[in-house]
Amino acid sequence: MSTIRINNFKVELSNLDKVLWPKQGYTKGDLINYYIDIYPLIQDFLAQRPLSLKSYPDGINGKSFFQKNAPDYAPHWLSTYGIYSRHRKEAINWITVNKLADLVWVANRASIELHSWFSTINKPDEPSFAVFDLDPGDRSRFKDVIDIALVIKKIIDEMKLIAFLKTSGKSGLHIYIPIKTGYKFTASKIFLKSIAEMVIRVKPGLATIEWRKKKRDGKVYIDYRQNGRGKTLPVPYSIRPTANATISTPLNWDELNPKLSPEKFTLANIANRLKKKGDLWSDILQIKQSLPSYLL
DNA sequence: CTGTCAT
DNA sequence: ATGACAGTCCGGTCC
DNA sequence: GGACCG
Ligand SMILES: [Mn+2]
Ligand SMILES: [Mn+2]
Repeated sequence: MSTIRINNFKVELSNLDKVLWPKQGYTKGDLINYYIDIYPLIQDFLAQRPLSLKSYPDGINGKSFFQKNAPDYAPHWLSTYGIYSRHRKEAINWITVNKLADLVWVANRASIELHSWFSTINKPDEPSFAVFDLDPGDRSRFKDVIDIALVIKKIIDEMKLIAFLKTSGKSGLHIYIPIKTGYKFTASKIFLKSIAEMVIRVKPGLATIEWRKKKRDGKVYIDYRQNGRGKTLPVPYSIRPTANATISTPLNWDELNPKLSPEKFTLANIANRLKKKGDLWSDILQIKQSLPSYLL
């Protein structure tokens, strides 16, 4: 056990040498260092947004669990926010990351994945973006996901909206359309569903919005249902529990060519990529777009 | 933070 | 008595 | 209540 001081908050670090990614030999210490380094880039996707962390105390091949509620033994300075849960019939004390010490405490729990709300605690029903989560079914290839993403991009372009792209870190893609506050999740969901239906009209053999897995036929699931209070996706630059420690990596749209493979974006090369390309998502939360009223 | 184990 | 080390643990929505 | 999502 070692104690470090971050802006006067004492954070206890444990098991820093425990290997979490056996193939690469990356340890919990490496995980914590990565999140410290990347904090400036993910800050705005964490601050004031309730967090679901996914923890892998025994590494990526061991048991994992989601955690939302701050445990009693968390340090008093940890940022939390109580929101009444209908499910639990009492408030959940949501963990949030509002400062670096919060993030380091979170990372020390072997929290490989960081998932945050699309909305903030002040306006929990008003998302900052409308999000497509493209999930390939078992009969889809990554090039099908790319195909669908490009159709979505074309529609979004013609609506004169700006959309941001990232890998999920596994086998899918995420498309974020930043919007001005004031729209409820119900509105963004209708907007996204309308576009998804247009895409399916263009690519009926490739994409689906069926909720029942059995009915999806192995196609690419255009998941717009993730747009809701309390629902999450991994934040950009979240590391993932894959053999090579892939990272949910922001991409330029012109990188979507058939040769692209998402498993190439990893902890080993993220620093180099950032040096070359910069942070492609740095502006996203400054962009406040209106949704086309004719779709709502 | 709390509990256990080794010194 | 002191310190190293380990444990860590789901809710919301759609149908 | 169960499926499905992260
Ligand atoms: Mn996905
Ligand atoms: Mn999904």
